[in-house]
Amino acid sequence: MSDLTGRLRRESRKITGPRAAILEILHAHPHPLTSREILAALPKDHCDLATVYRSMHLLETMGMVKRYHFHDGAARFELVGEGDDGHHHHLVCVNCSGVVEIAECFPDEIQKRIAQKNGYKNVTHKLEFFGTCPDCQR
Amino acid sequence: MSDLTGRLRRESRKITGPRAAILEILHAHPHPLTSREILAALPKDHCDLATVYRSMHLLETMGMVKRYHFHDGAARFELVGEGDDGHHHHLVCVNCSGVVEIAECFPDEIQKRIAQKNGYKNVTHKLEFFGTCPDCQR
DNA sequence: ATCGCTGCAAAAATTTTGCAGGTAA
DNA sequence: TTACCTGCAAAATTTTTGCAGCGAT
Repeated sequence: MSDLTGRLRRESRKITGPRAAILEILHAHPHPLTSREILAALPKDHCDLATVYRSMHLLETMGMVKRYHFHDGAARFELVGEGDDGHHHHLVCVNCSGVVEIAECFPDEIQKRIAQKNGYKNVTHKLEFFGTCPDCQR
Repeated sequence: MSDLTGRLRRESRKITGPRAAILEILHAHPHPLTSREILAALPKDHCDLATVYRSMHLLETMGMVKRYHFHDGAARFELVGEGDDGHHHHLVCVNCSGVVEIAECFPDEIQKRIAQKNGYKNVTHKLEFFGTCPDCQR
């Protein structure tokens, strides 16, 4: 946690009550959360929803969180470890929305080929898997 | 186009003016479009935005369109050819939002391994590439 | 003649913004 | 002290829904 607040301080941003609480929630949940879920997880709703949105923008700009879009429209945010680029993928249950983090990634040589063939630079990808989890199969 | 209206008829849905127009727009545009873009492309705004949304829901349920989420939050829709499952991916320019359709796909053997390792069934994936297109590189 | 579809308007849900006051550094 | 932050309220977006009337089959 202290490295998180350190990253804020380094950019001369302030460690306020709401911000520390939001970072704790994100740290405690290893899965992407919507702004509303973050608000709900906050102790006694002690922060405005607008503040959650503003915090997510700041943290995203600083590279401290990543934004994901699963099958519904809502944006979800997940903490990025320091020194990590945060690039990984998820396996999401279409029934209960349970999430498993996935180690596998799209093969780099194929991505390079795609970039080259189309003349695109700085190519990245977003990849998410969907299916029915063990608990939802009966 | 006639196969499209045929698919509607087979499910005893009606071929109305707005629906035919929407299908023509989707047919004319080989890229995913937002509901608002579809409305804008419609001749003399001759259909309500709510109707576009309702049509997209119907067509999605029937498997005639696929829904995509690129880097912004907006949902985009693309026509699925008959007999085709519509599964493919895109390479999107982060600057001008230009889109190229991609033939490559995530390797099936890796996906099978992911499904098996986690006990998930009916696993699919969503995969999109992002980068800077040739025109936007200077 | 049905039943489905449409426009319009209102509502719901998500995200952004303005402003005046409060607080970390 | 001085930026930066926050809550509150209002607005902007995107999407959904109710309802009465219209229209395809």
